[in-house]
Amino acid sequence: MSTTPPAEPRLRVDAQRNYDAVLAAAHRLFAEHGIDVPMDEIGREAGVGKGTLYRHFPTKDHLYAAVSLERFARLRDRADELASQADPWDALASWVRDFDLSAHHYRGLSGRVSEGLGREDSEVSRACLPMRARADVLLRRAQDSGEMDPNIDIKALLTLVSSLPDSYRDGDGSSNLLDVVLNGLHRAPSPPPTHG
Amino acid sequence: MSTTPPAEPRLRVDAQRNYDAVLAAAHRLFAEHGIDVPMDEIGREAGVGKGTLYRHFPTKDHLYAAVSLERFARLRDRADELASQADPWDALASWVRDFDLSAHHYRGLSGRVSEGLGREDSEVSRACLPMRARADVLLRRAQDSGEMDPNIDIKALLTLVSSLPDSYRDGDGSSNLLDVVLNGLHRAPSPPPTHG
DNA sequence: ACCTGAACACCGTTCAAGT
DNA sequence: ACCTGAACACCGTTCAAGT
Repeated sequence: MSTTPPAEPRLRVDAQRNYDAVLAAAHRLFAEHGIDVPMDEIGREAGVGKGTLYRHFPTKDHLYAAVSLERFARLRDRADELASQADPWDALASWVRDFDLSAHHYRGLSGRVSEGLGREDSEVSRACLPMRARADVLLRRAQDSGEMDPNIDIKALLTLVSSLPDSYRDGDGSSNLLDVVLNGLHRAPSPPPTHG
Repeated sequence: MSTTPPAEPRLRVDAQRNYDAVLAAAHRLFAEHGIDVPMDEIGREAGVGKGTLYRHFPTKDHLYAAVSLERFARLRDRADELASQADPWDALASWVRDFDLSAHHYRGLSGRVSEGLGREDSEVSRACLPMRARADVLLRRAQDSGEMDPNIDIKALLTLVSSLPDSYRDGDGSSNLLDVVLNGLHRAPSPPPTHG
């Protein structure tokens, strides 16, 4: 369950140290100032030059994807856990709440996630993939149970939730507007067939 | 029902002509390329220098608000019309659909509207105000009827709807995701009181 | 193989100089 | 009173030169 970078060819020790320093700096600055902090500052905070910064993260989107990887991995595992929960709708709803919290972890991030999901070739889309596949299982199970709107697919669901505004969150970070969305997806369970 | 600029002190003829040219150019370029076209290009298309451009629209947000004014005025009138419709929920839902269509009129615009609503002192907020007051009437009527979630106010409603992603729209421009939101706000009408 | 920092491109905004 | 365009600030990204 290590959450360090991709498996890729191993990096030289100094390169690995720089990679880690940049990622840590990004986490720190994103947490404090939101994701709009300039790349410049991230490089400075990490103590590396621009060349190094862009060697490891060729674009700011790469950095967004990188700081999301751990969270997405946790959500992937969480989906697997919830897959064995009795009530399919409750399982999905729980997961969606977790995803919403996670997507808004840094101010401004969820908008990028939403936008990234729109481009299948984006870094964020790639980073989402394993999580998305597991969440899809939860989604289909909820739809098969009849308790969930059948007209929405996993990509639309993730896009919708991550497009919710950063405002309208309680102290604990949960969104009031998310309740509207979840309620809108919920369906009254149909009674079991009784014709035989 | 004229929809030309604010009432403000009258402009010199050449100034008025430039104002109109900039606004028309903005409409044209926003329609074709979305709202991210550079101010530069808008000025060039309008045939005015940067000084003129920024004299009339001190900030790009001013331009966003200005190109939205007519649409907001129409939505204000539409709310007044719908206020006399029999079913309070249907009236509100109709208006919200119109608002959604309007907010997404130019690619990228609705995100700015959503963001602008978050700052009460923004140009967009100011431009919205009359429309927002009339829509509030529809909202409260729907809530009083019991057919609508009582936990959402007009600002939250507008923010939520305008935060919906630009994607997931049919040919006619209507959003599939909006249906989820509307459904989430809807409540089964409570039966009329029958105790006396 | 990896690093640094100067340089470039782009875009919103300002301002000195004109009429 | 209003206009123009050069100049500035900011930020993402590239690249020549170093080790």
